[in-house]
Amino acid sequence: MLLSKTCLYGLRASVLLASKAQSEFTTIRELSDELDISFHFLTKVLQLQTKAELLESYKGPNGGVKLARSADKITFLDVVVSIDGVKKINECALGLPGCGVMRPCPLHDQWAVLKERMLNMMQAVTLDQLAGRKDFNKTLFSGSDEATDAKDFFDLK
Amino acid sequence: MLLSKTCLYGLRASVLLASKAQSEFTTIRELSDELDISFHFLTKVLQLQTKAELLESYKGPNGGVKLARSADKITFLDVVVSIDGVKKINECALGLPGCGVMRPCPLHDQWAVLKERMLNMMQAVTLDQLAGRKDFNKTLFSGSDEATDAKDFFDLK
DNA sequence: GTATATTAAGACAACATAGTCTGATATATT
DNA sequence: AATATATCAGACTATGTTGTCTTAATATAC
Repeated sequence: MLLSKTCLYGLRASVLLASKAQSEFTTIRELSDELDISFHFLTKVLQLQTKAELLESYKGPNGGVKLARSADKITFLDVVVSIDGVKKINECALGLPGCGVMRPCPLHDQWAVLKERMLNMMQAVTLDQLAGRKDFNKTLFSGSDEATDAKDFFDLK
Repeated sequence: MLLSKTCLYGLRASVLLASKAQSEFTTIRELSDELDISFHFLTKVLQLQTKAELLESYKGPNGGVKLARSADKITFLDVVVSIDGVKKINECALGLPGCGVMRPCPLHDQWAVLKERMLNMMQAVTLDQLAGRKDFNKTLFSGSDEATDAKDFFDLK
């Protein structure tokens, strides 16, 4: 898996927050209920984002969390990095410690191109774009378990 | 990380095997010594590849493992699938169970394009190509720990 | 100020992945 | 046949990730 589960939780919560008014705090309990994620675990995830200054938090009644800046200024990549860190994305495809520009592994060049594309995508996509997609909520909260079909990907030609 | 550690071990062992004569068996001990991987663990990894018929094994003196077919007929993807399975590669970027063609998540389309590129790359690269790269051994066996530089990837423009 | 609502912090448990070890099985050599 | 050399199989341990729970800290409302 490219992203950790923890990271996905953070992403989903962020997108959900982006669909709400930025002026008000939303309780983590509300988020965890809507997303069906353990409250306590989500709390820890969101703390990471708060430390990274993507979220703002407030204790006490009417408290909760909200986006620290407007949703069009927070990218997919921002969230990923705040939770999984930079290293995970930036690893050698073969996991070789010595791999780098000076001493590239056999996949280095092709991998670098892919990584850049991936990062470009992650950097180009903002939370408000994700939240704006009408079909998102349907998917997000669907109980269905329609499996992705391996054939879609392996029948490449 | 995109690939499991287990998978990387299998890849590295496979590439190493591809650089040896296909007519002879190589002991797992020899491979584990050269790659600096635990012998017993590598044994289990290679068993997966043997079951997937990528490798052939032989017990007893002069036994060991070897590629089941010529190195230009085994792809990177073959090895990955034999160890990590199909599912890992084929997951939704947001980890949503309902995501699929019928009910795509907001990243589905962009993600699908990337995945296809990644799979194309993995399918296009064969073990003999990887083994043929002169600089591979240098990297593979280097004790150096030259870190990949995050700036290379995050200074996108 | 006391009660209530909320996040923060950290200990702990459950599960998955990675790694170790021991014995069984197959083959070759003598 | 006996012995040495291999992989195969499965139990066991260690580590890391994910998930749960309890307590502390902080803010509001009355």
